Amino acid sequence: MGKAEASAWPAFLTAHTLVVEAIEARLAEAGLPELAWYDVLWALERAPSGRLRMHELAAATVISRSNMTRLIDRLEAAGLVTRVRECDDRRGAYAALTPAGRVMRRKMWQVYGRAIEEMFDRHLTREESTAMRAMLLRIVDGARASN
Amino acid sequence: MGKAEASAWPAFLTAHTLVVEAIEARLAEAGLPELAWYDVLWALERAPSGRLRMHELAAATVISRSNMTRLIDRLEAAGLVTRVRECDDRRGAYAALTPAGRVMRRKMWQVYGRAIEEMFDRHLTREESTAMRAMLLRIVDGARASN
DNA sequence: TGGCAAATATTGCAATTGCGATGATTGCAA
DNA sequence: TTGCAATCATCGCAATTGCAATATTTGCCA
Repeated sequence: MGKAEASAWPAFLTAHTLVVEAIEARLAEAGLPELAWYDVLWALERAPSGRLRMHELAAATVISRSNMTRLIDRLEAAGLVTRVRECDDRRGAYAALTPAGRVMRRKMWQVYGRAIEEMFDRHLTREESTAMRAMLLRIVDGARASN
Repeated sequence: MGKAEASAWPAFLTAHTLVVEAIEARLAEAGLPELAWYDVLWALERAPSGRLRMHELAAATVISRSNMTRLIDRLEAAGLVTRVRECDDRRGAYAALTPAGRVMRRKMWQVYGRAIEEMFDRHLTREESTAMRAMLLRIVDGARASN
């Protein structure tokens, strides 16, 4: 037997910090922007129209709305995204991917994808990967359900 | 069959954000400090002497040194920790737990521990928990090895 | 021994974040 | 229709972070 209690939580926290830091370091040393930019670019690229309302983007990326406003400010200043106010609901605004945004996303993925493989997936068998994904999705669903 | 590629990474990131945000929210609504404070208090409580050098604390908690300096500033201002400069190596300083710090750690655990159970462990069987922990520890070791 | 590189903790500064308003617009319901 | 609550995006401000110095002390080795 031994310890019945061995939560994965502490390891989860540590793994997150270490791997995210390592990924950010790789992006930085390649002269590329931070992870949050990738999330936005990727969310927009997945959107059929290549554009998303600010609050949709916030929901899709798990970033708060006020931070999304300012994140898009920076992405826009970098020419990776455009704000579009032509919109049925005149309160709202779209963020739309530019061609430069698509190029950047691809460049980031070259580094990011490799890093995920080398620092995360590399340590898991295919079955473990599948199992972990299933567990984490349950946790995500639970968290979303309890708001 | 099906998709050979189904990395757990995206779910990992999302689960981390959602669960950590939820835990922080619970701590805040209980009038308790943020998670980082718990990490420091807990690291100190585990230390046999109840005190640790700044850089040990930084390593134990995965917080950068400069941020640790200022985090301890705040903990000290709150009376949960004391800085001790009596030390063989006169460059260094200890952070030492105060009685109030022990009390606070215990109070935080009442909320934090429950939250971990309800938002994380609750969704895993004992076997899954063990398996996930093993996987994550491999990832942690890998990240530490590659510095 | 003397000098020099490494380590320790801290600080300054700019950038980012979190949280609570704010202004504008919409939808609903009386 | 009119009023009112809810929604959308943004902004202000204080707090936190990240990164690159800095000052001090130590250990090494020539």
